[in-house]
Amino acid sequence: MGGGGPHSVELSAQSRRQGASEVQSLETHHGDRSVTHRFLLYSYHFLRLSDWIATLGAIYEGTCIFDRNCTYLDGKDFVDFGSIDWGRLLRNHGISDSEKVLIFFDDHQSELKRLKQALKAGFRHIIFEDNYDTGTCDHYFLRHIYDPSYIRGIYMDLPNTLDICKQPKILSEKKAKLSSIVQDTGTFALALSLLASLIICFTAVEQRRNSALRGQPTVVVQYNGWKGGGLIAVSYEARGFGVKRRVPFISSSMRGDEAKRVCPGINLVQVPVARGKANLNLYRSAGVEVVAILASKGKCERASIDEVYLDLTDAAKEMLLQAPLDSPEGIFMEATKSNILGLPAAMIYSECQREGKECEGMLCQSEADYQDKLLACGAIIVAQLRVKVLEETQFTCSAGIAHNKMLAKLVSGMYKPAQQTVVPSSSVQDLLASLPVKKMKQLGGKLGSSLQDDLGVETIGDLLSFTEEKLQEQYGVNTGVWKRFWTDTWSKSAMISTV
DNA sequence: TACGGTCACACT
DNA sequence: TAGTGTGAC
Repeated sequence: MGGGGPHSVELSAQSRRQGASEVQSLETHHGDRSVTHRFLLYSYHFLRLSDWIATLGAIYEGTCIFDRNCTYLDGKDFVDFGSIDWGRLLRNHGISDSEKVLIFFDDHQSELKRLKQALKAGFRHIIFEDNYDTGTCDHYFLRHIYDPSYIRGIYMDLPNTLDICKQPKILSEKKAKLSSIVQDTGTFALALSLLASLIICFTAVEQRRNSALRGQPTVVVQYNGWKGGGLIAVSYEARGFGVKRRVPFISSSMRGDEAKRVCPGINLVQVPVARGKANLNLYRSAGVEVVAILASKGKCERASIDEVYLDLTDAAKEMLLQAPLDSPEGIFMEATKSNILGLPAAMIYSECQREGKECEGMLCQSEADYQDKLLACGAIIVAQLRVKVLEETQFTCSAGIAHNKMLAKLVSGMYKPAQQTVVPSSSVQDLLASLPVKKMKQLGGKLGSSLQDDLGVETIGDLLSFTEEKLQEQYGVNTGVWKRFWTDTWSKSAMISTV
């Protein structure tokens, strides 16, 4: 199964229904017009795609005709864009000239990868859409972190960050705080950290143990006796059918029986039991296998049963010394698939089109911020490690690559499965400014809710309007939480333990 | 019978 | 110290 965006698979069942109703209404709307075009749909984002179709219809009034004759590659019929036999599919739709097809990507995948695949298939008209506000979670190519014109000086930009402040009365305090934080995060090179996160390791472990489960929708359950047992892990294949541990608006999690109803072909695997309790040692030792591989490149810190931080500072510096990254040959292919937070995707395609260059040629430039060159090296090393992990353990993993653990952790799951995401220094401000407080580690629970309810804080940007002293005044001097929030996570999150 | 068990950490 | 609350997975 190919990769989808973090939301796409979860939304599949619901979005298909809603997409269908959108399609229906569009057909009705345009029903009295002659059909002149055909849309070939490749998407598991029907919600967004239908929005787009509706928008196109509005923009190109009278020329956008929606055709019932669609091929949906979704759910159990999912085929990744790059694996589709487009020639045959186009012919099935009576389309002979792929250059007259408009491709619309809204799938959270690497534009570089998609661009290559689309060009190879003969497509020449491509739109890349993103799913986030500009300047927050758009991703751009590896090449841009080598290009000084894309490296916005994080210190020079500092005054602009005041725009995100909603409490002007403490601007100066905020500026001082933000300054220290940004400088800490932006200059923290000694411990270039990254976090690699094993994805749904429980099901992956079971799928490795039992080859019949590979590629099949699989869940790990416990307490099989009541309603099929509680789900403790869901494979990506199963998520494609709408199986999920948490059911929105219902406090209890989905159980085995419900999973079977949603996905009749699903495999339920009982978690190992020892002395009447779930025994997770099997999954712990799987993590140990991965850590053993990662440890070849730097110090490891186990963060949980399926997460580990890896300090790649020394390895990245060594790589930079040996290979100055001034030619594309050294770029490891997997690394070129990195999702890099930063510029809007649209700029990339237009530039690529204008320059007519080979994609690989865009990956390297000699002038770049040293810190981000280190990050780029980190991205390459991580990509190599992920490939090695896959080869040696059969596990896929996602990773975040950033200048500290907090940022690495934050983005490690932003694109998955089996993807990695890089946070250039220039993207830190925008990322944090718009980040909902509850997404921040330690603020996911009651404290985060209090911040929202008591102080009206919605984003980390809002939170930065308050000084540490102010927050202590409101919530007590206690607390390890603030100490960690303002120090450990924000700045020098060096490795605190090793495995 | 009902169903999130478990671990880490900070505070009391 | 043991117990409790919180947060994360």
